Amino acid sequence: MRVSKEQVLKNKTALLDAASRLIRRTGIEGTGVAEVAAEAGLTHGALYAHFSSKEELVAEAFWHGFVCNIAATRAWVGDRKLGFEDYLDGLLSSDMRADLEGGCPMAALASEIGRQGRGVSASFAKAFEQMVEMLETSLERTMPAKQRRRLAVAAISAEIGAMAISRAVRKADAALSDEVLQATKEVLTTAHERQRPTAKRS
Amino acid sequence: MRVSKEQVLKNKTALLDAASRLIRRTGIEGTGVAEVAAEAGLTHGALYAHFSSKEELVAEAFWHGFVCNIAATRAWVGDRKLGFEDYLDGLLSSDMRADLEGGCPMAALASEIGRQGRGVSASFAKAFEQMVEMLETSLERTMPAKQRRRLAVAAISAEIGAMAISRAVRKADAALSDEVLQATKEVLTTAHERQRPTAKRS
DNA sequence: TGTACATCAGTGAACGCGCGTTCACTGATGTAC
DNA sequence: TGTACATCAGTGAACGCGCGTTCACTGATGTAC
Repeated sequence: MRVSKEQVLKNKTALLDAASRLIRRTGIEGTGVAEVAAEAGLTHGALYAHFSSKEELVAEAFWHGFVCNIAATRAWVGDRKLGFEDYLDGLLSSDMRADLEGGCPMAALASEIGRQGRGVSASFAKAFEQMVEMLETSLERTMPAKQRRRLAVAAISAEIGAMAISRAVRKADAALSDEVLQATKEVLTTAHERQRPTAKRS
Repeated sequence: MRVSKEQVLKNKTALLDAASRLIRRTGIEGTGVAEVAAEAGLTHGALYAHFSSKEELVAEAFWHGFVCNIAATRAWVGDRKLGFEDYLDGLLSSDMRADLEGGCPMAALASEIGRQGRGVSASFAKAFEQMVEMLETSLERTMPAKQRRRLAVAAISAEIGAMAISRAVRKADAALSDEVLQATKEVLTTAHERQRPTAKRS
């Protein structure tokens, strides 16, 4: 039966929330449309009133999950002035690793995105750029812009790789899983110190 | 009909080759057993004479692909004494990015492995350790062992992340795709220089 | 070396199953008067 | 404000399809004598 305009919006958001969480947990191909609809309290047929296909749902859900994630991060940061190392600590924490469903969609899906269409690729690129920009704000203004950009791009890339690997090896080798996060944090910190104007360049 | 022992081995190898390449190209869930068998010149039924299930095939194929990759890398290195930067250039090149099917299985599958069983996770951990050890040999002996290990772990993690991201954004933003590889290379080089004993630690 | 027979890798039809998608239908909502 | 009707989000059965897996059968290989 027909539902109120308000309810339509609520249902669409519920579908995007469910899809976003499920594809992070079980992957794009491992998530079915019926599962998504059920999680949102609807039947699978209703999904096609909001999205023309699974592909469209996935593209929108990926972006939705990313926006929610950024918003949550901004809320967590609040009014504090966080430094580069503070961001690294947050992004590379074991809490983040444990939260596959709610954590960074880029880390959860990185290697699957290359096989998707241009739309999903564009969402990923936009999400990546936003994360880079956020991290750049934590870098000292005394550092040349080019170096700030370079360090931020490399750090976000490294974070995504380290998180994916930390999760991949965890079932077999918990110590290695921790080591990957720790080593990445330390090496990025070293690179940061090296690029700070207080440290002389050779 | 029955085939010679020699042919049995050839067929099993062909199945592993096909599976290894296909899962890198289309993902674990995106690859069907019939497709793998056909690529190896067999019918799907024959596959079950070699592997008890798709899961077993995937675990063995992942390891097989990795071993082939390491062997190819060693052959490429040959007798040369390569430095850390030489390895980075090779691992983070656009040639590597283009060769999804034949390139590093860890970069192609990183975020999917966390959803697999303990067997695949163990294969991944072992493969990761081997790559780390290979990279460690390129680092100066004058650098403390602990720092060599840390840098190698972070560098392989970063490489895998950068390669996955470079592929993920490529369809939408080729320039960003290149930038990710370049920035990762440069920042890791900086971290390396910083940790060399010739550079004073603060 | 030659013969008889057991072995088993490979074939291809068939299985149940869950997938994404479609569609006739329902009935509360929103709208026109 | 009240009534009549068009709209359309949601339902659930049904669709074709490809999946992983099984199995009776085939026939060349390997082995026992």
